[in-house]
Order: sequence, then structure tokens, then C-alpha cells
Amino acid sequence: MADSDTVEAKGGEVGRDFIRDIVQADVDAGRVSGVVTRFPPEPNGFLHLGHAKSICLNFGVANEFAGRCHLRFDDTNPVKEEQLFIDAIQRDVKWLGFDWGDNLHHASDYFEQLYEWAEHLIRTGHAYVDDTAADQMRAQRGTLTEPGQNSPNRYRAVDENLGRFRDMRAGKLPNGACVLRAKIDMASGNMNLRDPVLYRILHATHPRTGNAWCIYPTYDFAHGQSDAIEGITHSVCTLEFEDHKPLYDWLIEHLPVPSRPRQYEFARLNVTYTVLSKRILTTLVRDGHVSGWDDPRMPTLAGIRRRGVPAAALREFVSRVGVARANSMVDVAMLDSAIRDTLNPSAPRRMAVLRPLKLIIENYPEGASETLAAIDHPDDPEQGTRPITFGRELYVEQDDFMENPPKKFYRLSPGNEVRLRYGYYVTCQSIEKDNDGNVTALRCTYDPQTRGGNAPPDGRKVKATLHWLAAADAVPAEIRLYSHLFNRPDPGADGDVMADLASDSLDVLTGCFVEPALAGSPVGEAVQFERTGYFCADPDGTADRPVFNRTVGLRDSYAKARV
RNA sequence: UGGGGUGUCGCCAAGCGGUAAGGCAACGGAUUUUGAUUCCGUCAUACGGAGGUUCGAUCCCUCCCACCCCAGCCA
Repeated sequence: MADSDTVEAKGGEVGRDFIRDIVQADVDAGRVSGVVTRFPPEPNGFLHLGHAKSICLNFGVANEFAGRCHLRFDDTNPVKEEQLFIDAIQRDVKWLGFDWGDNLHHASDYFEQLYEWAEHLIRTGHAYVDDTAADQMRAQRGTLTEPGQNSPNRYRAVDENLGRFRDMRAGKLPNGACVLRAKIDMASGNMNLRDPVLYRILHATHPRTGNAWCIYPTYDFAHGQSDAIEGITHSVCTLEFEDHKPLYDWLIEHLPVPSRPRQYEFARLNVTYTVLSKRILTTLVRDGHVSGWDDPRMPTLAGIRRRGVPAAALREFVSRVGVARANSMVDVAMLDSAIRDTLNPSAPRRMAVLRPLKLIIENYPEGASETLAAIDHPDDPEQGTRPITFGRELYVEQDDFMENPPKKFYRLSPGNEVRLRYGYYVTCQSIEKDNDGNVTALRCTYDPQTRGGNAPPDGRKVKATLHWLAAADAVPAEIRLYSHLFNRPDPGADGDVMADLASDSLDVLTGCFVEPALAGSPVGEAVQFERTGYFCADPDGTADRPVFNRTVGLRDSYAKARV
């Protein structure tokens, strides 16, 4: 894992938001003796950018108020959950820089207690077993504008309910035979209060409890009670659970739970050109549109990490986005900006040529070469320098040459002089072409008085400085360029998300060269390829053939002006 | 005449009755051996709309409009 720094180690100021204001007010008023939050993922997929917002919020608040944040797996639906996801989630939360300490919990840890509380509800007349078939139950629930109807089983005797519920637990009934329902109000305007299901029969193997259970609590019955058991003071979730709060509170009030947690909701994160829906991300992986959950184009923490984004950049992004209750769509440019701002101060500079064009220096002695010094970081002299080789045959970027340049093209063109960074001034004298008219090489001359890239005695200036590599020791590499997975800012707005999948989100360049210093780059460690972008080695690479991922490009005002 | 939310600059987002923070983007300009970085500067007489209360309203009230969520034995 490339990024092991923790939030504590980073320090930094945190913005204010309505959640923090509520917590602060509760602390000030003495309503809570300590702040306890929780991040409660269901282990049915990988964590993504949206989860990062929740993680930073929950762990962040706990840290700021010297409280604690639990990692709790909301594992109440065994048919969707897997150990693979449980492991990945823990890895990703740690990578993001947060530590739950001893507070790793699972809703499944509370199955026995939850079961007892379900019986409590039955005994107090607040819950009943309903044998109504699922489709009929749906019909009886009414619609958004019409009230529902009471189930014929609603007034079964307590003893009968208890016996039936125990039969459910004992495995005497098949899936779907019946459910346990809370007895609330079938006419409520809030659908969640129309006798919600608390338990269903699921003959399935659970990743943690195995076959110990064949009935499982629903989210509504498990979540608030788990919060109460753990002493959560502020149960923060996303807006779509707002309608569940009355049920959350109802259950807490009708059960002998040990504490009184409160639920608060914030708007989930949306980012342009990406999708943060577990259902769709799962489809992308399952149908092979990406190489896996950690494909660098994926908005998953695993994918983002593999692309080379440091955890600190994600935290910075989340902090810039803020926390509010208004649905919004954040410009992905904000993420790119946070990544650049995080990487720029420290990423070592290197040279790499993505699309090589041979450059031959006619007046440089054949067979000769020399070693020059390249600065590792222009703003951080502490990083020092590294030796680079200069010779008669070099590679420069195809984009840095134009035979017939437009007005503001400062780079190489016939007759034009440029600086080769840390090398020499060179002037293009002529070009070589193949039979198809493609430029195959540039023939140049160099000025020996500009060694190191310094201006010559006559004070001549050049308008461009190019990156380059000596053909003699350039290391062949594969470089993968990624762009948005979707080709519109609001994928799926027209209905079919898959129809908006971009066909060109992955660009694999195979004839690339990188400087020798890059040969053994540790996987995931950020470097800046000068004038190109931030990159990191991908695990797919080998010692003699490294593979690099572009994390994010550099700002390019020339490219922008060009279009 | 179902319930619950939200509407402040192109995109996020502060603001909590006293005269519109900040970030991203954009656009100028300076410095620059990365057309990068950095640095300066520009960018809401205006807070969904209409009324009202007030000396004064983005902040309070009323009505209206738009958008989001809810009818899983998913979370």
C-alpha cells in the first residue's frame, strides 16, 4: 500500500458543516458524554468515492471530538454478501487513513439480541407474524396516495405469533412463507410505517454466521438497534433514509435498548462522468467492461488507489466538497485538482516519452555520450539531482514537433530552436520521412555552449523546453492513459447508463520510453512525468518492462487554447 | 389536499435579521530550464418566484414554482 499516512499524522484543519454543528451543540449542551459514530457498509461490493465521503465524515467527526468511530458491517442479507468484500472494505478504510481500533463490529454479532427484541415486540403486541404472500402484501400496502389495508393476520394472539416466529427461526418454514412485521399504521403517509417487515426467512449461508440462522433481520430492524447496542450517539446516513427515521425512532422507543442514538442525514456524493451506484459498478465488473473492482478507471477506492491517487488527495477532495443536505453533482475537475495539489509538492520529476520521435544531432560526435544532472523537484532542492544520459540519438515527443506549425506553436519545427531540458539547445535542420510521408526522424544541430540547458553567452532565448530521452539507455515501457468511463457528465440521465459507457476510456501506449531511474519504481508510488502528468507503476509491470498508469494529467493551457 | 426533503455565481458551498466567505472552473497579467507550479487580478446590486413582517430579510411569515426520495420479505 503506497499510502500509509493517517489522518492524525496529517493534521490539517477541517471545515464546518451542519453535522459537526449538531455534534458540537450536543456536546456543549451535555446531551452526550462522548461522541460515537459509525461507518456501516454492507459487504456486497467495493467501497467507492461516495463511501469515502461517509468515511471521512464519520471518522473525521469522531477524531475531531476525541470520540470513536466504529466500522460495522451491515451484514443482514446473506444472499448478497461475501467475505471478499468484507476484506476489501477493511483494506480500503485503512488505506484511506482511518483506524477503528477495537471497534470492528457486525450486525450479525447482534442476531441473538435482535431476535430477543423481536420476541419482546411480539409480547408487547407491537409485532406479528404475517403469512400473506409477498405480492398480496404489496397490494395491501396501498400506494403513495392511498392508504394500505390491515393484514388479516394483524390481530393474531401473542402466543400464536410467538409460536409461529419460533417456527420461523427453527427452520420449519420455507423462504417467503411468512415474515415478522411491526404493527404501526397501515394508513401512514410514510410508507415505512405501514407495518414494515422486521424479519424474513432466508435459508442461506451467511459469510460469518454460516447456517446458524435461517431468519434475518431487515435493515430497519437491525440498524438502529445495532447503533443503540454500540452506544452510537450520532448515526449519520444519506438522505434516502430520511423516511426511515420515524421507524428508527419507533423501534428505539418500543425496545429496551441500552442507549438512544439519533439519526442525521446528508446528501450523497455524485460526480460528473462517473457512476456511484453499487448496482452499476457491480455490472461493470461482472460484464467485463472493466478489468475488475480495482480497474484504474473505476471510482472504487481500490481503482483510484491503483491509478495512483494518494489517500490524502481523496480526503482533500472530500473536504473541499463539503457536507450538506442539497443533492448535487460535483465536477470531477475538483477531484483532479485535489489530486494535483496533493501530488505536486512532493512527486519526484522524471522524463518519459509516450509517443517517441527520433531526434538525431548531426553535430554531436558519433558514439559519444555524456552524463548531465537533472533536478528531481524544482521547488524542493532537498530532493537533489539524478544523472541522465545525453547522446547523438534521442527521443522526443511526437506532439512536440510540427512540420507546418500554427502561429503560437513554440516547440520543434523546421528551423526552430528549443531547449532540451537539462540538456542543450537544439535546432531542427531537416526531417526524414517514410514512403507514406510520416515523419520518422528529426535532424538537428546543438549548441555546445548551452550544456545543462543554460542560455548561451549571447543571451539567446527559446520559447519551449522539451523533455527527451537518450536512445541509448531509454527503458521501454507500457503506459496506460485513462479517461472517464462514461461519455457524459450525467450518465444514465437518458435512461440507460450502459449506453453512456465511453468506448475510449482506456488508451494503452506500448512503444513508450522512460528514463532508467524509473526502471524499478515501486508500485503505486507517484512520480511526475515532466510536462505530461502524474503517473505510478502498475502491478502488471515487470522488472524489464514496467507499466505506468496515468493518475492525472498536468494542466495544459496550450492544449486548451488549441481547441 | 400522500409523506419527507432541497432550492445562494457554470460546479460545490459558507451564511442562522444588519447590508453575499471560500474552493473548483473560467478569464486577464507577472515569474518560470515543465505552455506545470507559484504569484497578482477579474468573476453574484444578488440569494427559485410573488407577496408580507421589519428601520433593515438570503436569513422570519404566507402562497406559488422546480427538483430529489419513498409503494423490496435490498441496504
